[in-house]
Amino acid sequence: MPELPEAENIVRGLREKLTGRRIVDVVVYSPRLRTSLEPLVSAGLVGLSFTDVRRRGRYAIGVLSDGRGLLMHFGMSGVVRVEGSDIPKRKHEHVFIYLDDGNIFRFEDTRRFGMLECHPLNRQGYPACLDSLGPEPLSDAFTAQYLFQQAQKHRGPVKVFLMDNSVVTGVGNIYATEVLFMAGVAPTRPACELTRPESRKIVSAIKETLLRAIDAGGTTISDFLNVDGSRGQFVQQLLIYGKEGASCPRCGGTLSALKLGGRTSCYCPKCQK
DNA sequence: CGGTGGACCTGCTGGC
DNA sequence: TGCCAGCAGGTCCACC
Repeated sequence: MPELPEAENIVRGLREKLTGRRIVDVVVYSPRLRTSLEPLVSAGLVGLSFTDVRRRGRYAIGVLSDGRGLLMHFGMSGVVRVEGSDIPKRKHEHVFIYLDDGNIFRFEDTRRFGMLECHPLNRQGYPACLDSLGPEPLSDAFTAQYLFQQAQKHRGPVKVFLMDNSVVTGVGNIYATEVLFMAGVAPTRPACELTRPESRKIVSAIKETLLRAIDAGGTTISDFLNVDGSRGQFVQQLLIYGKEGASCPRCGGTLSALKLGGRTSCYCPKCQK
C-alpha cells in the first residue's frame, strides 16, 4: 500500500495526534506480522511519551521520550487510527497502544506485511536498520546526476531500478509507473542505457508527482486510509496506473501492461521509448 | 555483487 | 450460485 506520499500523510496525522501523549498500556491481539509484535509487550513502553513522529522512506517513526523509536511499516494494507475505546476492535487490528488522553493508537493490517518494532535511534534520529535506504526523493541529495550515476550500475529494467529502495526510497509501483510515463521512458529500458536528459526528466517527474500526491492526501486504490479515516484523492490525478487497455492520455493509443520484477507495469508503447 | 522468481498473507474480482 | 485462479500501494531470501 503506502508509498512515500501515503506514509507522509500518515506521519502528519500521527504527529498531530501522538506528540506529547503518554503511553498507558500496550495490548497485542495477534503478533504475527512481517515480524512478531510480541516484543512490544515487554519493551517497557508504558510511561514513555511520544516527542515527535517522523518519516524515512515508507517508514514512520514515533519518537519516544527515552531515545528509542516505534518503527512502523504499513506493508500493502496497513492502516493506523487514533480513536476512542468506544469503537469496537476491527477484525485485522493487531495491536492497541492506549494513550493518556483516552484515545487508542490502533494498527490494522489485513495482509500482515506491515511491521511495528521498537528500536534505539541513532544521532540523526533514525533506527540503524534504515541505514541501507537510499536518499529521500524529495531531498536535495536526490539529483539527476545521482540517478544517472546509479543507473550506470544496473542492467535491469529502469522501472525495477526506480523501485529499489537502496537507489531511492519510497517510490513504489504506482509512482514509478506514472513517472516513467511522464518522462516518456519505457519501463523495460535497461537502467544503464538512460541518457542524462532522461535522468533529469525522471528526477523532476518523481519530485513533482510525489509532492502533488502528498498534497492530495495520497492514493487510495482500495485499502489506504489516512489517520483521520479519509481516502487519498490522488487516484483522480493518475495518468495511466491501472488503466491498461484504456487510451493513452497523450497520444490516444492503447495502453499495454507487462510484468517487471513481478509487478504489473502499465505503459504506452507509442509515447514511452 | 546484480538480477530473478517465489514466499509471505488475506480478500476481492472475474471467468467459467 | 459457486468455485478457483489471479491479482493487489512491499520486502526478504534463496538461487543463478
